[in-house]
Formats: sequence, structure tokens, C-alpha cells
Amino acid sequence: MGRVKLEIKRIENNTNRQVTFSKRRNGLIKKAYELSILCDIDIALIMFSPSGRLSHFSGKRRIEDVFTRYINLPDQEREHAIIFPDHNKHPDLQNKEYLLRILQQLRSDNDFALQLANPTAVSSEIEELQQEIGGLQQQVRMAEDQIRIYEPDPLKITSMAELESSEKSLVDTLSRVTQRKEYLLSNQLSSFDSSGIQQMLPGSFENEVAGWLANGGHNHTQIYDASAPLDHQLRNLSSSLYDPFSQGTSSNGGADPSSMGECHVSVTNGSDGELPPWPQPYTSSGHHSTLMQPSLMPQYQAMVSSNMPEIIPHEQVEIPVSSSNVQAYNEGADNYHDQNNKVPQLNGH
Amino acid sequence: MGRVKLEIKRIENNTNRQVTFSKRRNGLIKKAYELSILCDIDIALIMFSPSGRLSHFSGKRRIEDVFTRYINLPDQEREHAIIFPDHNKHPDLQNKEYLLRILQQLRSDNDFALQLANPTAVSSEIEELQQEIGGLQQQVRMAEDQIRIYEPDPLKITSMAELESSEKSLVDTLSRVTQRKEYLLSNQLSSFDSSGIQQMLPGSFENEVAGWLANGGHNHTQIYDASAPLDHQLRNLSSSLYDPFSQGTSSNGGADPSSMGECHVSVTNGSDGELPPWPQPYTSSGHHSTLMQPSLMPQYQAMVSSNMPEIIPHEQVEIPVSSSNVQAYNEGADNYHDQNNKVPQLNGH
DNA sequence: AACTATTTATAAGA
DNA sequence: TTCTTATAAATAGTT
Repeated sequence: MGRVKLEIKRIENNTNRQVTFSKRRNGLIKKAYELSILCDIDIALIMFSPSGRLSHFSGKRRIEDVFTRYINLPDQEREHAIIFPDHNKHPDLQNKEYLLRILQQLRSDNDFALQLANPTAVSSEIEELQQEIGGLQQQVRMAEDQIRIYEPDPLKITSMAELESSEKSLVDTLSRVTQRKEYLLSNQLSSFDSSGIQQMLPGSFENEVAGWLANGGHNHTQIYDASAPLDHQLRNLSSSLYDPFSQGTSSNGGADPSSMGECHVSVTNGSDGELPPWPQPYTSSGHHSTLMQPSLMPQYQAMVSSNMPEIIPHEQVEIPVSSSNVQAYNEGADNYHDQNNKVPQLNGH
Repeated sequence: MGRVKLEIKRIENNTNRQVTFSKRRNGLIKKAYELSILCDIDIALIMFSPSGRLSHFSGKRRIEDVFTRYINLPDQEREHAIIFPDHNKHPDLQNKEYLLRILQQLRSDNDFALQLANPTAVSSEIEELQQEIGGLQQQVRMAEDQIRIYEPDPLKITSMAELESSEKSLVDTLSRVTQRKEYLLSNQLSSFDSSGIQQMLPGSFENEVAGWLANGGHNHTQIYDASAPLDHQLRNLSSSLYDPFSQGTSSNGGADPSSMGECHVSVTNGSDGELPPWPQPYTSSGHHSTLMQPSLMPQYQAMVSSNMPEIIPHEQVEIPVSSSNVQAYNEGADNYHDQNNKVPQLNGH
């Protein structure tokens, strides 16, 4: 969509990459928003800009809650998930252990916040440093975990199965490197870009789902059993994670402007009956300035100012048709099972 | 985009909602994929279909890793994130943390005064922490470099020397794994002792990174055991996080179909050299209808069949050419700061 | 930050 | 459903 068809490959020009990111991020978020409303689903989207800044979107539920839902999903359901691109390597590390650690990390954040509330807390600077250390340690651990797969330490690996898994990983990666090499070579020779064939993606993700299920499940079970005692922890964690939310929204009550803001959204678009979690600024710009965090303001103001004119005339405010825009996870009626798992085409058209 | 302009509100008709979900999910994922490649960013997308089924996408990193990155983000960065919708609820964490941070700031004056009163104690403690942070940052950098060698991203490596170095590393590691396997096999005959065996593997892997890796784990442990007099909490947390993990990493079924699948994919796309994680070229609409549907395999086959003609046969494993490993990751400092925070338009046009 | 020429995504219809 | 097609939308390159 543009003056020319853009090849899907890394944009090397920094400026260009950043500009494209901004544009496409907005497009993506808009799409995500529409999907969440149209289909009334939970959705979460996390992005890090080329410069490392975080952007994220989620529908009616907070992003953490969506991820918690993901984590709390019964194993089987998670396994049956439709996964793109399913780069399903790291058989050893996948699944629950990872999720467990993430949950614990979440809890630690929470604890930390609570601790801050505690007047007995020590020097704040020290606490900040300590938290940074915690984060770094986590990073190091993650990195080491990954490395372990690729460079198995003979002293540590005692299971033949694991060794073979490592071996497969290595062979796999090796083949990729080799192919990349040949690609570069061929490119050097025929110093022109063979257009048309842009992205040859493994495209095996669905295929890999099966593979993952085949052995991942097994693996998973073992892990799960092994960490049985921790599982309790996990459950406790989950609830402690989730509770605060349901609590939070209520206990928080009218105190939280933003949540009111969200309520207002329905008010804003009230006649519409929708609960657009985000578009509210379109209709009421004045109030928001006081409701939103300072750092977020510019963005909203920009939008408001530039778009208000267009927005007004639209059908955003209409008489609601009916009903329960609330829960609506009436599975029963929904007999579809996402048979339509067709993979999105890259070029298509 | 369609015959008519669709109002963005919940689609009440179940069938319709499901159909729309499927279509738009694919579109959204495609967009997310393109963004991740074009801008070379981390991205994670989680969706639950109207019937509750999970779909998710992530770029080169696994979704858990992206979320972990999100979690590990320093608070300040997370606060400055670009959030859609800014439902600024999160009373338990975000808001609270934000307020607490302000409180902290206020208290820091106090701390500063105290520090002046007792300069040596506090500042030395802080210095220690900062040193630890420096060390950890170093570790992270090294680990990331190492990971890159083992898991080269074809889209990023453009230097032949680097590729060959990578290849060499992989071959070396592979041989070590193989030898370890043989060793275990021969030992299994006699009583197998899993500990204390200091098998020296002949792996020619002798660059400094490898050396670091070899005992990196131990070093690491020592590092943060030793440097922990200050933070009990973090320490405890860390170990509780770590233990379960290292446990979990071991057992794994030997057969990993998925990695094989991925291998094949690479073969399929061999001539192209690219290893895009998922999509396959769209060569003819005719094929796809029959190739992508029912189970997981067809899609893969589709790709293979449509691309085979273009594939140039090549060896999967070559003798590595020696060369020194060059880093070549001069990711120019990204000076942009996402000034373009315009919110996506709802209506547009 | 805007502006179009184009490419894409998709709502309906078959 | 799945495929096709008329249209609405997104966006690449420009100004």
C-alpha cells in the first residue's frame, strides 16, 4: 500500500525504519483495536520501537490480564493454540518453566511496589539499584539458558535425550547458517536482487505445531511434574495476580480517573453502547487533559486536535442496538473452531 | 475495506463475528510480521478468538521472551511507554508505582541528607550495587553476543566472515555434543556416574567467548552470591527463580519433529537464503486453496511444492573455513525518540 | 506533518 | 464454509 510495493525486509535506513515503524505501529494498533471491538475479544500487543521504546495495546482488559489469561490457560489449550510463526526451538526451555518465571517476576514487581508503600523501606535509591540488578540477573539467566542449548556443557548434560535434542538444534541452526551463506554467495555472484521471490519463510509453523505437540507435550509433562511443588506457587501467584485486578477496579472505585475515563468512554459513546477503551478522546477532549498522565498527553492532544473535525460527523455516536457488550464469552453458541487457520499471505493480492 | 464501510462495534451475529475474526486475525498477524521484519523489532501479539481459542504471534523472539522484556523494563521506561488505550488502570502496579515513585523522589532528599551525614556507609553501598550492575550488564552483553553466534539471525548477518565463524562454532559444538553422546553411551555400559566426570572434549572451540561460557554459569553464581550482602530480598527471589528453572531444563524427548521441520523449510528456501520465520511466497492462488487447509502439513507442502523448482541443491554441512569472529553489529545509535506518537485514527478518511 | 498514487485488506456476495 | 470482487483503508515515497 504505497507508491511502490515494499519488499518485506529490514529497512536499513535508520530514519526510514523509524518512520515506517511509527506509521505501521499506528496502523497495527488501530487494527488491533477494531478487532477487539468487532469480535469482542481479548487481545494484547507489545512492541518495542527500533529505539527500544515500548508501545503496547490491549482491549478491554489490561495487558497483564491478557497475558495472565494466556498463562493460566490449560496446557492443552495452549498447545492447541494457533501460533505464528512458531519458531519452536528451545524444547528444553519452553512452556511452563518460562511462564512460571515470568509470573514470579510479575509478582516480584508487585511485591516491590507494595514494599515501596511500606514506610520502613530503606533508601529508595538502593532499592532502585537492587531492582535493576534483579532485572539484569533475570536477563543474564535468560541468556544463559539460551546459551546452554547451543553450547551444552558436558558436565551438566547427563540425559541422552537432552543431548539429542541439543544436537538437533545445532544441526538445525547450522543448516540455516549454511543456507544464509549460500544466499549471500549467490547474491554476490548475481549482484542483483532476484525480485519476485522476496520472503521465503519456513512457513512451517503449522507443521511445527504438530511437532511441538508431539514432543513438547511430553517434555512439558515432565517439567510440570518435576516442578510440582512449584505448581502450587504458580497457582497462588496466578490468583494473587488476578485478584488485584478484580479488586482493583472495584476498590479503586471512582478514585482512579482513568478507569472512570474508561467508563466514560461508554458514556462518551454511550448512546452507541460500545465501550471503546481508547477512542474516547475523540469525543471529549477537554476532560482528558486532566485525566491522563502528562507524558501521554501530547499524543492525545495531537490526535484530538488533528482529528476532532473528522470525528464529529461520524457514526461513533449512535443508538445502541442492544445488549450485552459485557461478557459475551458464550462459548456454547460459538461452535466454530477456527478451522479457518489459513496462513496470512505475505504478498498475496 | 470492503463493499461497505463497517462500523466498529461488536458484531452481534455469531457466525459473522467468527468469520470476521478469522479474516482480521490473519491480516493483523501479517501486519505484525511485516512490522517486525521491516523495523527489526520485538513484538508480541496475543488474541483469544470469540470462541476462546488462543492465537498468538511473535517475531524473532518467543512470546515469553518479549513479555519478559516488557516486565523487566525499568519502571520508568514502562511508565513512559506509549500505551493504547490509555486505560490507565492498574491500580495495583502502575498507578501505585507511579505515585510511590514520586514519594520516593521526595524521600530521596531525605536520604540524601542522611547520606551526607553518613557518607561512607551509604555511598559505598550504592557503589557496590552500581558495580554489580556494571558487571551484570557486561554479562548480558557477552551472553547476547554469544547467543548471536549460536542462533544467528539470517536477516541480520551480512558479513560472510561472521557467518563462517558462526558456522565453525556450530560445527565445533556439534562435535562436542556428539562426543559427549558417545561418552555417555560407553559409560552407560558400566555404572553411570553423572557427576564429577571431567570429560575433556576436544572441541576446538577456543575463542574467549567460549571460555567464558564454559564456566560462565559458575562465575555468574559466584558473582551474585558474593555480591549479595546488600540485598537479601532480591537474592532470595533470584534463587527461587533460578532453581526451578534449571531443574526444568533437563529432560526432553529426543525426537523433535519441529526442528526437523524447520530444517526442511530452510532447505526449501535454500536458494533464497532467507529464513523468514513464517510466510511463504505467494506463487499461485490455485495452489494455496488446496495446500493450506486441513491439517498442518499441507501448508508446508504447499510451500515446498511451489518453491522447489527454485531451489538450488546444496550441502547442509560444510567444512567450516576458519576466520575470526567479527562482531559487526554497529546498530547505529537510534536517536529517534518516537516523537511521532500520533494515535491511530478510528475513522480515518 | 500533510499529501496522493498505489498497494492491501476485506465485507459481501457467489 | 471458501473464493471472488467491489470498495474501503493503509501506507511508501513525496512535498
